[in-house]
Amino acid sequence: MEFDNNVPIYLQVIKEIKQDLIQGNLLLGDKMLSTRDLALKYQINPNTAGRIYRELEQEGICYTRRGLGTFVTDDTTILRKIQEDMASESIDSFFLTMRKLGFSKEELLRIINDKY
Amino acid sequence: MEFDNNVPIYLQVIKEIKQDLIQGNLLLGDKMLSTRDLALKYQINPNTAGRIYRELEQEGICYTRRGLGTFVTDDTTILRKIQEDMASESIDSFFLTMRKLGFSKEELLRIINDKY
Amino acid sequence: MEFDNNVPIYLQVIKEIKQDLIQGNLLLGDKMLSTRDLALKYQINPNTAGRIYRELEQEGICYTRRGLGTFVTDDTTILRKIQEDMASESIDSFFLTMRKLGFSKEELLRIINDKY
Amino acid sequence: MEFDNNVPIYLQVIKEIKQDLIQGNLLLGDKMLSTRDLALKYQINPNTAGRIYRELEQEGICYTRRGLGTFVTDDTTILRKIQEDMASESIDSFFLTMRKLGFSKEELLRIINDKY
DNA sequence: GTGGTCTAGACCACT
DNA sequence: GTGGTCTAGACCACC
Repeated sequence: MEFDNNVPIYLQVIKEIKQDLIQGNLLLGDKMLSTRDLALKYQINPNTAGRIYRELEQEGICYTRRGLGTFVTDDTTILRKIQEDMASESIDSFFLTMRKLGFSKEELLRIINDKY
Repeated sequence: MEFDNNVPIYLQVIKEIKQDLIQGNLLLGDKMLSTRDLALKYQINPNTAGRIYRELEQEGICYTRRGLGTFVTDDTTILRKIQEDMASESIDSFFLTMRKLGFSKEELLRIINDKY
Repeated sequence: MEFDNNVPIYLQVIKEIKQDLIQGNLLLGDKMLSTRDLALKYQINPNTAGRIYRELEQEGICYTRRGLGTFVTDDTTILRKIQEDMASESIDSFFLTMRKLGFSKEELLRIINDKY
Repeated sequence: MEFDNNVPIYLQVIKEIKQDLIQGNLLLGDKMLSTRDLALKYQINPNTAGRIYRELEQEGICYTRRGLGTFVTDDTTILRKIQEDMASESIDSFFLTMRKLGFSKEELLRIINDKY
């Protein structure tokens, strides 16, 4: 994975993991990668991997069992919440930018029809 | 203006200035704010303001006349270039995110119709 | 090192580093001095050292790994490019000056034979 | 005339004027341009033009007569001195750079034969 | 007044 | 320890 040098790596990986959840690559209750393996997968430092799980835990997305590892929460509402948060943030910032760039609704509809 | 703490200030102001260009708040050939005034406007340090102009100059968006100030370039192609760059970046990242979040083309079209 | 007061320090150090590359004091892929050590070596401020690496990075001469340091690029074409750029600039400005000072080709050849 | 943004303008104009002397565009005893006209000729600020004459005066290259203007000195030794100074500086810095870039005497002779 | 450079010192993300 | 950003404040060349 290529990182955007202008955004903290841990935020970029967190986004990636959330998307894995939405896409079903990661299921409720699943055991997650060890911080060590997460570090290997993304070629990042183990400390950074640790931070990622710490942040996800704080958002209620995962929890840690001593000696067992880190697991995705069982909370069935969390998926929907993540998706809504990410989608609305993505949509809002997209709309804001495109509006500032002077794109009309028709142009946007056309672009999506053409490119998506 | 409020800054997103996760993105360097100078990049956020650069984006803002580019949008001012697109929106016509800043015209080709215009004298831009002095670095000191730019610093005042965005409540940033004059050095940071200087860096902003340095980066914009390097992108060919403005040029500097010693002792006179910084001016928007006269290059008429630059506007289009900026707009295309910013739009395609915005569109690409939006599409990527929405696809990963599982949105279909129809859903996107509906969202834009409803909310934009 | 002694700096020419009429030329920005960062440009003089950049020139020095490029020459180190040409002379093989610095090899492709090498880890470069940390900004702090570069600052010590040239008795300059760490910020100035940072700027030097930023400019070199932009010229494609080095790249940065977060938390690891700055490294000379692996691009094998860069050496030749740097050498050609520096040489042609040096030659052009030399020829221009000497011509304006009234030196003929024969005089230049004799000077080089005698002094180089 | 195009200025190198990294060197003070007044130094660049001084060099130009010295070369005019060497080339005979400006003769011993000649009345020089008024600061105002010098400013016009080089598209610089009158204050900068004033500084240029001040520096040249300090080097003994010209002198000022109140109400009459600025004149090239009559000192016949000055021409030779200027030429030698500029030539030796140009040669020294050229040799230094080319040596650092790894050019041999033969390569230099060939380049001069080809290009000068 | 204008931007450019430089120093000093701080905080931060990442290794 | 690594570079990146930011602030604060200074000096300079040029207008």
